[in-house]
Amino acid sequence: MSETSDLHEQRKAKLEELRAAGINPYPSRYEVSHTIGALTTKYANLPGEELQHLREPFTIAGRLMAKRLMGKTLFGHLRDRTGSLQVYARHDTLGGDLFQRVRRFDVGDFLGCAGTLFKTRTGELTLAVERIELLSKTLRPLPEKWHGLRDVETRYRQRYLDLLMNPEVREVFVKRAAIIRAMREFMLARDFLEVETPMLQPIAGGAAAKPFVTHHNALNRRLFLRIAPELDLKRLVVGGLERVFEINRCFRNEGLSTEHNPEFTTLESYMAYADYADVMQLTEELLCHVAEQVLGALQFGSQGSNLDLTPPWRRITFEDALVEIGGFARDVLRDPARLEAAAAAHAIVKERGAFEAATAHAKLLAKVFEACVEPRLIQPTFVIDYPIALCPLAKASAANPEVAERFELFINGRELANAYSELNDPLEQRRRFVEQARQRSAGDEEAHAMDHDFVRALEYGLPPAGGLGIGIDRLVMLLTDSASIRDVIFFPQLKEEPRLGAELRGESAEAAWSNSDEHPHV
RNA sequence: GGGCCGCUAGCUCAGUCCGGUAGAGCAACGCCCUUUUAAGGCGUGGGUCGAAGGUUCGAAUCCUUCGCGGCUCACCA
Repeated sequence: MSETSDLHEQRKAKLEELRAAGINPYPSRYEVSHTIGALTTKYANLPGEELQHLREPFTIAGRLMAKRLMGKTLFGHLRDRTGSLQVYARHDTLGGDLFQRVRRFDVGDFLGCAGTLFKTRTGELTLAVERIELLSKTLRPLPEKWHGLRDVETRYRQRYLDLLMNPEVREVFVKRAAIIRAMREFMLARDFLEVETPMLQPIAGGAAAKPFVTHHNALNRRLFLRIAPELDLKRLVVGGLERVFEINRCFRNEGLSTEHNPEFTTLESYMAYADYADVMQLTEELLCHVAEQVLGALQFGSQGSNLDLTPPWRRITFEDALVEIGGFARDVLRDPARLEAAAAAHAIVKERGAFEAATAHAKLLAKVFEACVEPRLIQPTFVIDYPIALCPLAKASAANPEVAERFELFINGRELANAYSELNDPLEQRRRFVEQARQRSAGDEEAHAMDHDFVRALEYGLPPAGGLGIGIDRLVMLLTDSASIRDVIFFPQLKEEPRLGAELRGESAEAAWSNSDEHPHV
């Protein structure tokens, strides 16, 4: 063995040894007879004597996660996607050469093992290895077996190690998949059609947000990554797809935080002949279905709160919430000057920009709401009837044209869903777009962009419809008790890792930074 | 962008207040050990202390700037 202490070099030397012995360290396939989970569920409870009568051969494959060399025997644990099983190799069974090779396998290597089952003195189901093969040689050591991988930065940058070493991380993502599956099943059962609409849009509409910009070479056209699928989904409803939903990504070119990732996943749905009250019903039923499927309960803890999703959920108007929960007097809320003073007392400042008086007032109300009401909405609460100026795509209430038929759902102090009765009056929609365009040209980068085709589509007729958007990442955070959105997204967006290329090439950091193939985009 | 905290061996961490030869456990390497399981025993190697400057006889430690990350405030749905 080489004398070097560099673990990476040591393993490369082992790799060469194997090749020199005529062994392919990266073979193509391995025939597996059982998953480890199948073996343990079937045989872990059988007494040892009965295991000895089993004549069928057991063949398993997995990653070596622990290795205990004991004289002329070796114990290890092999892990596959379904579980982990102890394997036991003996010098007298395998023969000298093979045993020598086996004892030099590293934790992390993928192995295929065939043999018989037995139980050790401590009663652990174990595979007595008769044949063993290397399936993939690792060149880097895994993080430590006992403490695992703790460094948060490494966990996010090298999620594969996080998944490998921290079982609870795997659980979160398994649960994420279960949540999405439950949502999909629920929507399909309600006769919604699952659709996919473009990620690349010529006009980034459907929400108030800054988009990512890109360019299509062949079309020589500027395109945006979508900030919402809303307008395309409503076009589909115009086209007669009366119930549609999409589970997919949105992109917003804004700040990052524990609740914001530049790309995030939403469920968005549209239901013809329904209004926002129907959608509230739908939302309640959907989230209860998900909680029951995934957690098996409507009560659960998350981030220190005990939450109860048992319907019906509280419904409160935007203004009542500001009065009852925010503690503001109703006449203060309705008077722009007094509201501004009250907001200033909470260190809330009015947004800059040339807004119409009603819009400026509504925007300030929204900020006050966010600061003084939102964090206090712990149990599921539908906040309804938002100022119309905040909702350029929502239908005004028949009873009160000042407010939109809109709700947002809050659980544990976070916005989880947003929905409204869709505005389907094309002329009114055009007026709203014109006002947004005016704000846009006055400097509001997040005002909605005019979308002439969308108005044209409405002119062909959109049935009354209730739309819904649910932030799936935040829902997953809620149901997995995660503090940060980065814990529920496999590869959260981070700054470029310094010196990575240098490490892999053995170059200096300076050389890495100046090496142009590191940055093909510049 | 502001504030606070972190960055030391492959991993997990001491050492920083109060400057004086860079440590431990796991992992690795060698030897012993044929039912172990954080196996055990004996031995060995392993570090640009995130980077660059500065102060000092002397810096992981003090100062400055920068990088990356976390939390938080601001901004932002």
